[in-house]
Amino acid sequence: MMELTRKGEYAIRGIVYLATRPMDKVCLLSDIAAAVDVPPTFLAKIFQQFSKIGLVRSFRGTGGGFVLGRSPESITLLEVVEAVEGPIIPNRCVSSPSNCERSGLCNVHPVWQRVQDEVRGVLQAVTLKELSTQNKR
Amino acid sequence: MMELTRKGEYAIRGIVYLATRPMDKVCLLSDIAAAVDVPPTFLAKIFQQFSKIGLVRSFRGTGGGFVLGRSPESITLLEVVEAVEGPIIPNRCVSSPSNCERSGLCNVHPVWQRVQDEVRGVLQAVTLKELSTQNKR
DNA sequence: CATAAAAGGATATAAAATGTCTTTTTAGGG
DNA sequence: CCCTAAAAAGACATTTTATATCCTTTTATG
Repeated sequence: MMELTRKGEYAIRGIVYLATRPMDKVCLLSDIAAAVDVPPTFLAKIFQQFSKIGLVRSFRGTGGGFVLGRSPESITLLEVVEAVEGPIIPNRCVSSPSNCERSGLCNVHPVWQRVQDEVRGVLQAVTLKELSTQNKR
Repeated sequence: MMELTRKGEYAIRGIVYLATRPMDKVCLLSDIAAAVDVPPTFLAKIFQQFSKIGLVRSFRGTGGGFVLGRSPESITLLEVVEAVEGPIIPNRCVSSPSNCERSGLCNVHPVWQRVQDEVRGVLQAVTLKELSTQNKR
């Protein structure tokens, strides 16, 4: 349970790599894919999703590729994960009240709400800046 | 991402219901299933898992059924969820260091560790006692 | 207009989730 | 000792989700 999919894992790898590159340098998808060891066609889909919401900017044609859409310190891990995995929903009943017929009498409901809040909190506190700079030791 | 499966949802419903019953009263699986609106055959599998680790006790034959294996206040939501969903692993790399080839250089690793800790913390803090007593207003 | 590269759409395969069915084991009661 | 009740165990079926791949289209550059 609670497991990040490959897609999410690849998404993070890809955009973190992009964050390590100078923002004025356009990167080929194929180069990114090779660098982070992800199937290029799969990463393409992921970056298309990023592009739609502005996490990255794309350029077509010769000399095209991708750059980060915003500064690394302004992009949170939460945004990245939710961009490809959808919203973080530990239980259906948390997504909308109507989904939880028993919401009135259900004591479990607030627990999942708390789980959701905690997870989002942790992921929101981390930015691409921190993830892309080697700050261990 | 991060979504509890039906199995987990059913597991909680079933055992919470059992916790509302007097501990000396043996409950039929079919009755529990009907009460919490879960396919009986599916719930059977779930309760078999519970039984193996002692969360519930089972009795076969005439007059058989299930009772809670321990007191409601000693069983946490975490135990229930992990009993049927397996350990809470937000990312493969958290389960064992060897799974994360990049663990040395990977800044994301500690974040998933934190997510895991937070989620486990929330679920561990909740017992069947609290879940089975109507304490809202 | 030829080429490079991303975007979009359709399709394929594998794995996991969600059940169901049948048979076996265990226990109780007459 | 049989008959019945109930859980345990195992095999199977279906649906959904994950994990890609391939082909065509659009867009930009030289």
